[in-house]
Amino acid sequence: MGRGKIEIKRIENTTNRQVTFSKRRTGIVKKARELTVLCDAEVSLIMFSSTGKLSEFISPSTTTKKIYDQYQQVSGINLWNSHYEKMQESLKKQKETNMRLRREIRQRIGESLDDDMSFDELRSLEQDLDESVKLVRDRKYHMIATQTETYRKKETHTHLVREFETRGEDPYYEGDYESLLGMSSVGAHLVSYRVQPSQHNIQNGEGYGSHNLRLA
Amino acid sequence: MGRGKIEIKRIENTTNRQVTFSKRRTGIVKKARELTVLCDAEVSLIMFSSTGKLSEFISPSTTTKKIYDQYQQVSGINLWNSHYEKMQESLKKQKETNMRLRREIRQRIGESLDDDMSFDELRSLEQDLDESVKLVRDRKYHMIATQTETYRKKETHTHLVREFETRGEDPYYEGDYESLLGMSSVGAHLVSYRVQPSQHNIQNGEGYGSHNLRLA
DNA sequence: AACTATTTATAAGA
DNA sequence: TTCTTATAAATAGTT
Repeated sequence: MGRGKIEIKRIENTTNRQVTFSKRRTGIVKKARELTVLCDAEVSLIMFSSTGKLSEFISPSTTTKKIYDQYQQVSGINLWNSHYEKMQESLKKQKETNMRLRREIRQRIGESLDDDMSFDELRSLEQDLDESVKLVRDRKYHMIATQTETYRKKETHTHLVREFETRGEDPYYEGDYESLLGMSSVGAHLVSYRVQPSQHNIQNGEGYGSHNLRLA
Repeated sequence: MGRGKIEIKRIENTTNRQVTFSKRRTGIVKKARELTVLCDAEVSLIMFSSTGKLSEFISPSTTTKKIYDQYQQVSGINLWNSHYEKMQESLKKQKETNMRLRREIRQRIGESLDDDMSFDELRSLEQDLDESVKLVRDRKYHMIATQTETYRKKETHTHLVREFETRGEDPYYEGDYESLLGMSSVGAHLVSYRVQPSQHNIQNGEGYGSHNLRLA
């Protein structure tokens, strides 16, 4: 198809190779477009030259993405599975973990105790909570103590102490908080008002590299 | 290129159209392969006939997926973003929620109280926990009561009661559990041994239609 | 699926 | 790159 017949093998001369690429690229794109128009077909043609230059033809009636979606569906080859499946799996795990965490919180709040909690689990949870209250209480007193030492003369301290006295908290604390604050024993029980519970937001090709596939 | 020249427009005769598709498909695939070999290029050619039949050619030196990855990279067009981004966003949200839940549990356990918890938050948490202990305790007694009524003569009941008596729990319960069980007041304080703190599974899941693009 | 007259693509050269 | 043109290759219509 030219002044002389050529063998189909790599053109070693770089310049010649590039010129041939350019000429033949034009030719194949023309063929792709003709195929699209004449035969009402959808064609995606993507070419990278040896220098990395990208050229493409896509039938006007479709998009590269659509062609790929169809390709995957018809061929059964899932190009993105590795990525996709890993993400999906990861997402699933996170959701499961979240459900477990939510359930634990619900139980720690005192909800959903009816469902699937054994007597032993209940008892264990109760002890856990008792221990936790103590820790929180200790921390609270520690905070008061620290505030007292550091800011003995500041408003903040006065405010905290006043708030503390007003509420008359602390039925169970056994530490040396009294000595620190110099308060008399309060003894009153927990005022039973409760703030809002925490928010739990919670090709026909006869060659190498080509094949055909037919729809079922 | 044939017995007569034809206009490039859709071939209306179905049989003729399919025959032409078949002939030209062979031709274009041959062109694609020649381009690959002669010019050391990478080519992906995907065709769907009007009847949905898929044909493809892919340069032997590459794969369809590789071509697409290159295509996306060079063109900047991200074929999967819509899918992908949504998943990534969703995953991020789940992880954030996860962290919030874990933090809440840590606080409810009495850990991480030092970090960013104000006095008011501590006090509120303490009240929350006090309330929760009561709920859990109530539930425990309710379970004992129910077990007692329903299985008064069964081993289970005996077992539970024995366990209960042995441990001498229940310093604060104010319900009518005594009348139900007919037990004398125990009064002893909480035995301060603690089972392994609950397992908080911490796991980090964790021409028209054609164009050219040149690498920068 | 084969044949073949004719059109089309393109190799080499400018 | 683009144009020219001799020639190879593709293919439309026919069998």
